[in-house]
Amino acid sequence: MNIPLNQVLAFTTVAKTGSFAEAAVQLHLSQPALSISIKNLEAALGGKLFSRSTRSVALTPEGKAFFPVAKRLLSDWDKSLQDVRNHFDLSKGKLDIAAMPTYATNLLPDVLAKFHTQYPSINITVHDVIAESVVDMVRESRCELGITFKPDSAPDLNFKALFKDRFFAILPKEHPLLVKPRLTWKELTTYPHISLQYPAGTRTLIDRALNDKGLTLRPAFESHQLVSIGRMVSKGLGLSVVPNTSRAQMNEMGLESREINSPVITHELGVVTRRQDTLSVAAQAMLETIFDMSPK
Amino acid sequence: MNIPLNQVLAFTTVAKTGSFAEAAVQLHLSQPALSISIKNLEAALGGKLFSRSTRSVALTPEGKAFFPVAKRLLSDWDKSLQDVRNHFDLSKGKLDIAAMPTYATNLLPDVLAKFHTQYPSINITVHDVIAESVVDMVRESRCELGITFKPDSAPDLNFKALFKDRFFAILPKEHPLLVKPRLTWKELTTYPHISLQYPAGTRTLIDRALNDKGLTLRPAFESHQLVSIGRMVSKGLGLSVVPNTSRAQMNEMGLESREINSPVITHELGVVTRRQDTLSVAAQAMLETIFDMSPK
DNA sequence: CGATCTTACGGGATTCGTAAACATA
DNA sequence: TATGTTTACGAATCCCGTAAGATCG
Repeated sequence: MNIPLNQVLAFTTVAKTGSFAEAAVQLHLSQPALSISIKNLEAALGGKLFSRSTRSVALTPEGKAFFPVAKRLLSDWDKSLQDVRNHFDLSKGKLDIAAMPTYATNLLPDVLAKFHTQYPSINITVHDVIAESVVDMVRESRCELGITFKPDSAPDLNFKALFKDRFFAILPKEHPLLVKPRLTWKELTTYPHISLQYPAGTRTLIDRALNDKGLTLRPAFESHQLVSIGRMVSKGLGLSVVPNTSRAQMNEMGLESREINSPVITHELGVVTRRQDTLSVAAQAMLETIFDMSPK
Repeated sequence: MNIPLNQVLAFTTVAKTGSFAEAAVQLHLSQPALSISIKNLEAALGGKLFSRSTRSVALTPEGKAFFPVAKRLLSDWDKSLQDVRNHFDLSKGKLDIAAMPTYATNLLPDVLAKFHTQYPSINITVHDVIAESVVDMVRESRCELGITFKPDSAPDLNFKALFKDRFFAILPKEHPLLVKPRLTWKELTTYPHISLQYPAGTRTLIDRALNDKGLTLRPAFESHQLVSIGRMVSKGLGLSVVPNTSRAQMNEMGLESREINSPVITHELGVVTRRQDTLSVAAQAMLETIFDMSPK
């Protein structure tokens, strides 16, 4: 009752070649084996597919009707299974990553470059969103990997720590505070401050940490973009505080930077995944690349 | 390298049930057999389709992507093969028949009725065309069966004789010739004649036969339709000559009929098929029905 | 009589089922 | 510990290849 693939393949090959002998060669099969294969197929289908008279092989009307269908079935079959193989060997695929802006801007590009060299056919979509949204997107399965800092409580999520990022002050050239090699938060609060706008994760983090110490930053300017803040600082509008991750970027913009103590505010960056779901091989490979290229 | 059907079926069943045990029951298979089946499939594809932890079975992202594809592949497979079976057991199909008007009008309806009772799902298209066109249509593979009279020479065609049809005169009531039980062609030529228009096969046949005897019919009226000729005769416009096959029809129209001798003109009706092509099972069944219901 | 498909039979590989081992909740 | 999956191994089945047979041009 059940018809195996090779019988249908035998059929199409005989139909294409018009000869059992030739088809047997193409199939790397002996002629008798092919013969019984066709015989069994015809028995299972309930009628003759070929009208054969020792000297010539021709398709019956039913065989002629089945021929294109059979070719399509086999082609679909091969194509679909090859597609799965391609996904497993990373010669094809799609991957969605969410990353908080600091990481997406400063570290992710190199990661993507290395990954793309290794797996050039994986299509990657980066969702550059604020930290909270990263968590949401992973939770809603809109992406497999999310790079952000450790979520407070998320039993449905898995967090793999990457590195600790600490905050640095950035200041325009010839700022009075530059005479000091290290700064304190208290010192910073005495100067005009430029900060990230809510609901950015880092802004929340800093405010909360300072609040614990009885300190408050009163921003003179706010912006969503770290780049804009950098430009504002370089124009002397004030100073700001940014993650170490973006320090190189700030240096390139001609800004001076200083460590900040009391307290040392850090946040732990890592990769968030859904706890119950297994990762696709593409996501696993990306995870590996991310960790390989992580600082420290 | 080659992936058998049952492995994909195993996959979809496990994916549907979410359990190896349950799937094994549905597949009428032992649990271990199913286990290695999946194992082999995963090996052939190059990666895991399920993430299983003895207690729970879940699809991996690749498995999740493959699931609908696999279902479609299997469904297409079954559907296509069932379709072939349906054509073989005559529970589905299409058949084109060409028949010359005399046969199509008078004998074919009963044949179709019987055939349809036996095989109600076979879609039949009747091409009611003149004899020469019947031959052409069969030759051009526009239909498998053609019912007409024996073609003169057609090495590419096969002719299976059905019965001999002879011609009768039809006359209006109270025609002078009705006093005679039998008529001769010579007698007929003395009265106004209504004949089929060229290129009807029967017209050609009669003209040719009479011409051999030195006789000529000079039609006063001509028509393409036997019915029209019958009506013309009944209105007294003249007499005509029709095949025996349509005699019943003519009697119903209130016409008188007489045999004609010297010469007795007959034509042999039969079924024309392409010599090289094998017939579809539907055509074979129809052929059988046609012969079963043939006169004599 | 020659080319080609079909039948017959022995050997090998695949797949199955039973039993035991293994792994989580 | 109990449930459910995996491994191990003997057995049956299916499929293949060689050799002989049948058939049509």
